[in-house]
Amino acid sequence: MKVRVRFAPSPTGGLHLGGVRTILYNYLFAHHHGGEFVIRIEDTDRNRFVEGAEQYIMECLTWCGLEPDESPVKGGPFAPYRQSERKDLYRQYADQLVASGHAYYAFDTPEELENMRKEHRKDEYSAAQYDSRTRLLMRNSLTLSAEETQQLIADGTPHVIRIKIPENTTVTLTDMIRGEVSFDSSLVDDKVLMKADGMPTYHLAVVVDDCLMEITHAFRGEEWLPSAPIHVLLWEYLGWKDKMPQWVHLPLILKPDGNGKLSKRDGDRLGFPVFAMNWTDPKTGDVNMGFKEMGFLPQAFVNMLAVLGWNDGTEQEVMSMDELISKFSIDRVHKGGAKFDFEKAKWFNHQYIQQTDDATLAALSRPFIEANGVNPGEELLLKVIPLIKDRCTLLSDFWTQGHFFFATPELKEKAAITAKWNDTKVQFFTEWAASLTNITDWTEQALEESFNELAATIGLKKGEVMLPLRIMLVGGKYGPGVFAIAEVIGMEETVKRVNSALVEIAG
RNA sequence: GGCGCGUUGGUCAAUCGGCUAAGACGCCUCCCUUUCACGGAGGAAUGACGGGUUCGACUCCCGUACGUGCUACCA
Repeated sequence: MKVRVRFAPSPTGGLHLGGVRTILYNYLFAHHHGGEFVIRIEDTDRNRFVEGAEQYIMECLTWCGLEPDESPVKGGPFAPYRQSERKDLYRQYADQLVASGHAYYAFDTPEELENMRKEHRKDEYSAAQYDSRTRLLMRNSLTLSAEETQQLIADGTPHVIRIKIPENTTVTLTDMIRGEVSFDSSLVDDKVLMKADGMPTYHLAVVVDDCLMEITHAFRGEEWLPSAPIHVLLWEYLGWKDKMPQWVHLPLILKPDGNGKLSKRDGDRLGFPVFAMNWTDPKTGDVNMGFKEMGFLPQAFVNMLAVLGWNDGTEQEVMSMDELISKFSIDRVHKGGAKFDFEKAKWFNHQYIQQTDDATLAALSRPFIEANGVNPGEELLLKVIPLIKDRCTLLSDFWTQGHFFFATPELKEKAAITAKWNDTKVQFFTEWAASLTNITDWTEQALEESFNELAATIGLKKGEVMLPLRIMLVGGKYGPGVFAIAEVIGMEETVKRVNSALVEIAG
């Protein structure tokens, strides 16, 4: 049987790290087995629907290089791939369940439900849920006569369809990561399958669509494990038990500090992104930073995520997509949740920047450089990149580490010069700047030679004037070799920076 | 509260009964570098706890603790 997996996001906002990792594992698994990976949009909740979220999710997939085989935009043999467009499909299955006695109509108002919960919260069974012990106290087709039920429905009374969970049976399922997991059905409540607005809930929709779309392996976050028995029962009641997918409940990605599931607020609080790409909330206008915009390479981002909760058992951590596909296996996925480590994420990005060729880096880093109002020529950029790439962790570092190649810097660390400044040094720099116009061979080596000679002539140690020169050219105590910098920025600019620094120090 | 799941250095983790417990990130020291990084060489740092089973347990079993998830007409 052909492997078919799906990722089924709700279009409610930014695409979270955990979501991307679930997509990744789906993708790796599908490709490893020569199967198919489909995207299905679970937009059954009208209240939480966010305009633009679906398109955003698809853009994130493209950026990550995790293209699905079937999706709402791409189409496919099981279209449509949006649950809102499949709305009419679900009703018949819900009705089938009612007919077979596995589900029932419920007419309770939100107030009635609230009262029931409040009352039962205090009694001996603290669960306070709509289940075998309380369903007979409520207004539903189990407590109402068939006529009354028909009448209420005919009158258009708002109602839902609930699954009738059996009493005292054990529901067991096999999870590919955790093995056998069992639940006492008495502790599971009669979840709503069809909402009053005619939309199915996740529980019904996921089972129906997974069956209809011939999904063989269902990957999802561990937070779904507690509701898995409902799904297992549904597969059984619908008569599809032999087609039920293998379950794969993935461990959660946790906050780096403290405990708990990583949330978008942790990113804001700790200063790192949790979304793949920038997400702008259309209502509030708030922008949440994405890994892409922070300067991550998609390959690094994906690699980092792949090994957060999975490894191939060797010491290798940096792996290409092809390697990930061939090595991936579910039995090497960890059971426990993993705390997200932004430092490690940056380390991966640094690794990928080092192994990316300069022309590609030029194209990738250009937007981050131009965002600062400069527009370097390609030739210049290509000279700068090899000089600074090994000190760049994020693409944005090509600006922070190389801005002085593109624009005259401010003397931010002037104090480091003035602390040990004297007339001899003034003389040295004045003469050196003047002598530069005579250099015919404008190379790093020639520049250093002339610098050394003059220092010796004037009686200064090279070390005394190296740092001042660096600050004059760079503005601070960092960057590649000073003479290499001078070579790249050219004679005119070098002379200009030394002379204006002299003026600024004197003033 | 109930139920589920989990627990190897600060973090990601290897180990599938023989351990003097890999490796990576981060941290510290030194080297390289008349800057800052990169790089190189070292270093500190680990089996939640208690019982079993076993010649032998980080590995298997039970309990406890802790953590976490769920407990909506949200997914």
